[in-house]
Amino acid sequence: MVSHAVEDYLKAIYALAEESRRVSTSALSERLNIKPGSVTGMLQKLADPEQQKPPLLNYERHHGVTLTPAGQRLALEVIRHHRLLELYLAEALGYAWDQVHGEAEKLEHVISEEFEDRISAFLGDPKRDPHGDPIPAKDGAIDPSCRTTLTDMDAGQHGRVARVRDDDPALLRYLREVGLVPDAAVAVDRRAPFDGPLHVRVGEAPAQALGREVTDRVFVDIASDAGASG
Amino acid sequence: MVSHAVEDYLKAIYALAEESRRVSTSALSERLNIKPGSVTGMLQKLADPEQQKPPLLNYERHHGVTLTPAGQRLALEVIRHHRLLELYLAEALGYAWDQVHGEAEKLEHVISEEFEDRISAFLGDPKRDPHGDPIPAKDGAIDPSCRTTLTDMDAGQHGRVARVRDDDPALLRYLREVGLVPDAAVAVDRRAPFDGPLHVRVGEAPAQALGREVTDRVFVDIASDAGASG
DNA sequence: GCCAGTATTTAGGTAAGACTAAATTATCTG
DNA sequence: CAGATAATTTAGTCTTACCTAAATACTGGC
Repeated sequence: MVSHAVEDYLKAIYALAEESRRVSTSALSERLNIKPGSVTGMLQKLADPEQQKPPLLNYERHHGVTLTPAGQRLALEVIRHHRLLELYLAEALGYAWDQVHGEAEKLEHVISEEFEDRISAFLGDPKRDPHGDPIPAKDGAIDPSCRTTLTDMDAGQHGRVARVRDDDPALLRYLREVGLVPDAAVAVDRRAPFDGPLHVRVGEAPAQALGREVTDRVFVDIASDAGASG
Repeated sequence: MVSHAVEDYLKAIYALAEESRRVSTSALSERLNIKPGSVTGMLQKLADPEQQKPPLLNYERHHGVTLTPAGQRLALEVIRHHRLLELYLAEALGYAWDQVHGEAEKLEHVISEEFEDRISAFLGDPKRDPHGDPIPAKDGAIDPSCRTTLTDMDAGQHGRVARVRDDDPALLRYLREVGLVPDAAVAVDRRAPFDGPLHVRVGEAPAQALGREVTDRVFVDIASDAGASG
């Protein structure tokens, strides 16, 4: 039985590993809001076979960490809790989609297997949470997360929103306003020069100019042909 | 913002104060499964105006503790969480009534006001949990808990189950089996001598002999007339 | 291949909240 | 009211998980 703190480390390591090839002490420090020295201590502890049976991390000084199979299993369990909870709060209790993340962050550490199974059954064993992130199955199987962002799209391309970053309530409220929710159709009209805003049509609405803060946080499946949206 | 540990102390003190006039260190130690020396340390801390602003307890060495108004307010908040959760788990997620207590013990410390309000609204702002315990209102108002047990009843008396102890799953399963759930009609046929079992009719069923372990844990509203049960 | 700058680790410290064992204070019995 | 017994408190430790500051190890530019 691992502590809440350890669960947060594992979850953060899993998330960072998805985003970049190396998971560094400083990246973890920044994401968890914990000072680098404290992070080092925890990483050493979780990788030490004397203290953790089995160890949850592979750790090489100065070269970052990876999850062991045991660590990955635990990380996916917590992520499953988190994403099921997000969807449950939205579907069963009417939470707004910018509110579910914070509540799920607390609940994910305390719910039982019983609770997990019951809300999963209630929701019909769903595959995605309200932000489009895939929900791992009980055995740890998980669909790959989409990595392409709106920023990566070229003028003329279209596609569908796959998922959006879930950790900033203000951004989520804005995304809802402009219609950038999972499965929404998007098409890029043009890309302003010098890394300027992207002109994007969402669904049937007229094009909108979106800054990089936004387009970096919206992941899309790009359609293979280059036709018009709709 | 008080810790989970403090919330557990306040809840236990509230419960013990309802059951007996004095709340002793050893009673708390037993209920919380924490050694007496540790309990003393926590009580001193929670009663110390230097460390707690405002203090949550009145504490006199060797003479037990009482809750201050601030302590009582916090205790009732946690109890409201607990009892709303118990009912929600039973009603919305189909939990058996012997399972809800354990899950609620964990969730009660982490849910937000938002969550509390939403499940309360979902349930229609209920007044009692699945075991018959009263649910405090948001402002702390709470119906008095019934104190009379089946053990207190004399042969010939009848009444209705008001509430039952909620902390022993095995007992709860047994109570459900024999029909001793809140609002069930009960009538005492006879009382065996030497503190022997009580012969009780539940609803329309034939009389059953119940030992003290059971009758002490079932609270009843005794009907004022001495007629037959309905 | 050296040096500056950054990333990382080490070392020492704090706060909560628990424990054990020893000392002390209440309470009960005769 | 004295001695026995039970309840309570004190004192000193431990663990977890965080912190700060200082020391050290990597990395990129020349």
